[in-house]
Amino acid sequence: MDIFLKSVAALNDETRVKILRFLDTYGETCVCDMQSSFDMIQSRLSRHLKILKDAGFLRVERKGTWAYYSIRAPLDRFRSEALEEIRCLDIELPALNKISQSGGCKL
Amino acid sequence: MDIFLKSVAALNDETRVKILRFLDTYGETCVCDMQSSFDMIQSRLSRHLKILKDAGFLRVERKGTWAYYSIRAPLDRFRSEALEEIRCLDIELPALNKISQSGGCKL
DNA sequence: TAAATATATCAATATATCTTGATTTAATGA
DNA sequence: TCATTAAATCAAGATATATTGATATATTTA
Repeated sequence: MDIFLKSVAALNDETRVKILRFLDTYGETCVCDMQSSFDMIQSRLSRHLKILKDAGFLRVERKGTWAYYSIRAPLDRFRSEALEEIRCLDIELPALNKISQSGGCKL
Repeated sequence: MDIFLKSVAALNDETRVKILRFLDTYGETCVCDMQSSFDMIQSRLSRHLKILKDAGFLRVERKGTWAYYSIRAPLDRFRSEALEEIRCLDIELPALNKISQSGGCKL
């Protein structure tokens, strides 16, 4: 029950649904690129990423000071279905804004 | 997006998950029987039933002063998957306490 | 029509979650 | 070591959701 409710709670926020769709669309992305793509305050984004990770939707890989997030694979059945549903939603997704390339973030 | 988030929000509560499992297990049940089965205050149960109904999980049929709730059929894919997931959860479900039989509820 | 019963809704409070700005942690490079 | 940068965490206030008890609505029956 707890694991199910944790997954559901993670899905219960428009921002997090957009993050899932974003990572599903663009693949592994570092936090600072998501920050600039979504034009979102750092602490807010970090919190949502943590909730999604703790709920089993995301994985993180650290490279130096950067953190790269991506959809965890494989997802269990319910999480896969949720992601599939999110894939079909009519969402206004921001473009991927890669500021991390050549020169670093300087946020 | 709104419909998806509404479904998710409806699932995001332990009481409502139990109600779904209850109705999935016992089938169509009137409010007063759920009330006595769950030993739950009337306004609280009524509110949760409304949220589940508005989110597309339940249907109601009225017979006189009684209201009979059941799982709506057919459910769309995501809601079906959610219900399937709920079927697999280890939940302490109350027994069906049919006080509506022979004599009415007298709550 | 009036009383009784089942259910829905409202208003107030309690609880949980989200957002923001500030601080902390950790890794890199001068 | 010190300064810089990326990311995580914390604390306070704002917003949303849940619970409770009271009230309203609607149907049945006397």
